[in-house]
Amino acid sequence: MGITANDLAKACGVSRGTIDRALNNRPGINPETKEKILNTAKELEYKPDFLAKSLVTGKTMTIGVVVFDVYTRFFGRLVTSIETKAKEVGYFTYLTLTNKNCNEEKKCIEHLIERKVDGIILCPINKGPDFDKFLDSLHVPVVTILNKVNNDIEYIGINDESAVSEVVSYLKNGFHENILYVSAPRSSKSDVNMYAVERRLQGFIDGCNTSDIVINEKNVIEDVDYIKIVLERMVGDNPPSAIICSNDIYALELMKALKHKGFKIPEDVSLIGFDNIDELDYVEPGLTTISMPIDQIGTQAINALLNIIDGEVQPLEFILKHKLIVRDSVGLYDKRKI
Amino acid sequence: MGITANDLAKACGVSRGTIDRALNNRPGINPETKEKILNTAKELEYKPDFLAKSLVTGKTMTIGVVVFDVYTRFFGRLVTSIETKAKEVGYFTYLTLTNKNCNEEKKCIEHLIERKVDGIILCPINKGPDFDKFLDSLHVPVVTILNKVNNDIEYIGINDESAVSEVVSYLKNGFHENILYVSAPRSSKSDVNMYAVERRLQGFIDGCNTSDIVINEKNVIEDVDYIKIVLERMVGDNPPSAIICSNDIYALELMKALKHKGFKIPEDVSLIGFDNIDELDYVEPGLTTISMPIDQIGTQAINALLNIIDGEVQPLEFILKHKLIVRDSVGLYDKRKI
DNA sequence: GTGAAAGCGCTAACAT
DNA sequence: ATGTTAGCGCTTTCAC
Repeated sequence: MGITANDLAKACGVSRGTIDRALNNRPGINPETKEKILNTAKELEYKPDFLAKSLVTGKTMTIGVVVFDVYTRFFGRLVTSIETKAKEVGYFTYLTLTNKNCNEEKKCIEHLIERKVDGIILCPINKGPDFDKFLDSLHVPVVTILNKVNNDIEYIGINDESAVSEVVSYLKNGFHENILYVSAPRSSKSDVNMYAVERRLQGFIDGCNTSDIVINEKNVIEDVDYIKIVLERMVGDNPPSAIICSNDIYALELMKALKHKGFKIPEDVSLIGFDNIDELDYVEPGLTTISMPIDQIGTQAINALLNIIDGEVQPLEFILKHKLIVRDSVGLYDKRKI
Repeated sequence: MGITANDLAKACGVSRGTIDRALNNRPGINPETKEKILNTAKELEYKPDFLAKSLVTGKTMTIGVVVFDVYTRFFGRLVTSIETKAKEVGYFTYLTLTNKNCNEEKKCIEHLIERKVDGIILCPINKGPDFDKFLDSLHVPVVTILNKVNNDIEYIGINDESAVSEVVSYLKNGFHENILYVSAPRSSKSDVNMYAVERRLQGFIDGCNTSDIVINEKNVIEDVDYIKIVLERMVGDNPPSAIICSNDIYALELMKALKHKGFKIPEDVSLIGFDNIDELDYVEPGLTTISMPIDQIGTQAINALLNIIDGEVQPLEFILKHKLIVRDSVGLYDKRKI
């Protein structure tokens, strides 16, 4: 199909070794022959074969990315930042999608290993000792993001726990004391990695403790039917004055339902999300939420991987700053109402 | 690092050839030796090296994807559907992002060629004879999506033209005659592929003709400052009763600005977008728009590529069905107002 | 049914 | 400064 280095050698009347020196800026070559080779290479449209190169060097200059999907804008931005940064430092990106399926994830990783990627950036859905062993057996650097697998594998993310905890104290400062926390369900599949979801819930509990807010199991809703449950609570005794959702999509769905039922936000109830997804730009009232430094997470994941590949120091945990984005969905709780 | 087929051969006391027959279900092998080899392969955690395999077979079982970004949810969904379908048929996905930069795009394609991908799915930003020649010189099947490069390269998309044209007649049925069309600007960079944008604008013009709506250049706004211009028109003589935007983002931005200025949608003006992006789910009033079968586009792109690779028949143009999504942003034009 | 050997396109170590 | 050679891990052809 294409011209090989061998063909080039013949065309230039030199040996393959010389061709290699010319093409790869290696020392020990006459500048004239080098120029001649480079010219005929361009002329003949010589394209190097990375596969063959990789076979001998053992490096593919490719990093594998394993995420749930790129369907949501969140991962879209993440993958964009990873691809951009990777290209910047001369690496390629191999994208594989797990669709939050544990078996798929293992397959993705195995595929990447077969393709001899130099490293893997993983947003894991698996967890547990078997998975630890599996990752350990790869003999390829892995950096986990957003969900943590264990304390031995590099992890880059935010402090989900203190983020929610801060939200609670923010609400407390607005005199809210009856707060509902809506969490993505954890328990359904016990083998699934729910690190971030768990940390966020823990942050709620801790935040209530430090803010002297008394809670019980009724303050946490962890059910796919959360909308129905919340709406019931709103018309029951002692309705909540504020609701925190473990992610923005839940908050948006809830906002839609609440508005539909005639509740005003934030007058009747305050609402807070998590993630600061881009959809929020066009929603009214503006949803107060926590923003993740997505681009930084992508960039740092590449940095970490390169550090490990190059044998440089890399902290096991790299925690980036989150930020409370204040919009219009939280109000002061009016004590006189009581 | 890992076990090779050679190591396996030694461990089993057979030759490499036999190993190969066992591993790849090739005929001419004793079932017993085969089983023995398969077992020790598992035991030793043998992982085949795709790179080496590709070097000799000439096929990488990988398809390259070149899109603007995965930052927007539109491409996110597209890439998800491509990756899913590709994996289904045993292919890998190599994702490269152009950021709508013509030079980047060429680099992306060249990179993919160096990596010996078996085919490329391309949402092009380049166009013109030079690019035609460039693509032709690749000697690798290319399928273009959404933007067309030329009539010789496979293309998969929708009929943008008739989609907008149908919107016009839909508005005409609602008695709208003074319609504004807001287009993404075409002229700024003449080397940029604006196929879809151009087709949509043409659809507006054609639609007005068939619907007996008289238009002139004032009916088309093609300016980055479209918001300012539209708002001026709204308070000027003969304000439009309906506005069509060439994409949903423009429509959403416009909706935000109109609402902010106190205009009611659709009472004061009707608004229509294009693309049916997911952001629309949480916007009020619901935006009437055209939906693209994104998943089908991805799936068909893979199909087309495989057809070409396998030497099967593949139509040069594969047009999928669009759909008018009616929500709440279009009303009947009240003639009595006049 | 199995083994031996050549070669895919490249790099790297050793000669000259 | 240039040429030669031996692999990287695999498939494939041809012997036996």
